[in-house]
Amino acid sequence: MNYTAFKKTISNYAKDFCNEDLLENRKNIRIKKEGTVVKNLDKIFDATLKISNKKGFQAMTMRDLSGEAGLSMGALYSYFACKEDLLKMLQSQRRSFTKKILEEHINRETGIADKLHTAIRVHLYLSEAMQPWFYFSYMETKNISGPEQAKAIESELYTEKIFEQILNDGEKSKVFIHRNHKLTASIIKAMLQDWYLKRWKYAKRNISVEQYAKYLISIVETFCLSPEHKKMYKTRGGNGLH
Amino acid sequence: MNYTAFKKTISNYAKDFCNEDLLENRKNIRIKKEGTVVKNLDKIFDATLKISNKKGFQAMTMRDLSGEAGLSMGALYSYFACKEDLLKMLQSQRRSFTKKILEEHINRETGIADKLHTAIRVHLYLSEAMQPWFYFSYMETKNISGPEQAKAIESELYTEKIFEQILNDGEKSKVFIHRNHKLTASIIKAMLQDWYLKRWKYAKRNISVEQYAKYLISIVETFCLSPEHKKMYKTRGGNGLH
DNA sequence: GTCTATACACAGATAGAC
DNA sequence: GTCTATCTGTGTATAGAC
Repeated sequence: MNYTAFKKTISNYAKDFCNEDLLENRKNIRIKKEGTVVKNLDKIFDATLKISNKKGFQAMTMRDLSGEAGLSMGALYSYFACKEDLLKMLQSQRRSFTKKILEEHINRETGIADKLHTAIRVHLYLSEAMQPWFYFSYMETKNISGPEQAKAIESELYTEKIFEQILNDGEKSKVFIHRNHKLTASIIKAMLQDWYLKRWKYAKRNISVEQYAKYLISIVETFCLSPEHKKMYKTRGGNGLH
Repeated sequence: MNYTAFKKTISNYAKDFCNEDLLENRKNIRIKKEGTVVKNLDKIFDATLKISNKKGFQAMTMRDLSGEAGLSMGALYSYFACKEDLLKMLQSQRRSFTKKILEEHINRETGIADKLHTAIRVHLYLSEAMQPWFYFSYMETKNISGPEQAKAIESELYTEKIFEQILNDGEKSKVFIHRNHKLTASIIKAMLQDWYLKRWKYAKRNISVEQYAKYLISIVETFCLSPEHKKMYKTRGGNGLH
């Protein structure tokens, strides 16, 4: 699947998801009309990401946010009780959306090498489609109070576990050779993160998500694939070397 | 060279360097006695890193810093004019130190594969020895005003250039195969950064810098080394696979 | 050189009119 | 539902005694 197709499928998905997620946080919101809530929360979240990614969440003032979102300070405070709650809502919404998409795509695959490809590709595509949030989440959740930080760490380890699992399964079925899979998984994660953390750099060099995905997959396969499977891919021209 | 040996050499080096660097920033400091300046700036910098890495530089108040450094607010302000200047001083001191050490070690090597090893190893060792600063620098310099941000980006691209250059030279002398070296270099950088950004994770798993270095080198060599050189290393047992 | 006490600006948050 | 006006706490930075 290429990136354009991927983006189309998730933007349809996003609408349903948004309403569903709202019901959970509804208790904290004073506004009655659902349409208004969805529309304005969206503006608020976008503005938050835009400003925070420039100068940090802590440095963003409510006046900044008010200006960027096009709502008065008073209006803002009818959507959340305090600045910290704004962050919690934003995080919980995006986090569960991300998790859902990722799992669905991986579970759809059956072959072990395909699972690896898809995990890498979908993670990159997701972080491309939601780059501001991925960046924000990485940079900001570290400085946050106890329970929120725990969730950030859990989320970091969760994706890693997925890769570790795939690599372990692959070794059993002789698709991958023996390596330190835990370490490999964490390095894959680091390479995935670089895509959204250094977006400016790759943009300047005209590297597309597809190219980056292909390159990562080739690195990982060169390192992990068993010799027999390397040959198979080569004859199929499938592992995207160069 | 192992990490313990490395650390010993740089801690000797650091003393001379500190005095040398102070002369540049001396004009902004009201204190006369050099010994006092060195001693207190050290306390201030350490405290800054400690607090900032917990809750962010922006969120660190001067009262926090005063408490942690063991100096009153009044005393602090005789070492710098404002909070932003504190950050500039810290950055300039550590940045030039890092650069010097890195270059010296790489230039000492002559073989192209050795240059690659050393570049990876020394970068990791440096970021291990100065982990709080590397972490801080990554997380904080993005949110800073114009000229400081430019320096951060320059610094990011500088290390990358080193790796790109080594890979290019290596291809010419047939040590490395043809790849997208610019992209490989930026991925190496990402893997190096993961070491100091996720220090907690590797510590919990009892992965040492040496192990991590060995693993990175094996990934890069598996991907880049020409088939003939791979064999050479294997018979020498030198590329640390597994 | 280092301290305490204080000025002053600006942040987050609310009240109440429309 | 959204606005303007305002309260109150806290942050940076300085003045001046010791």
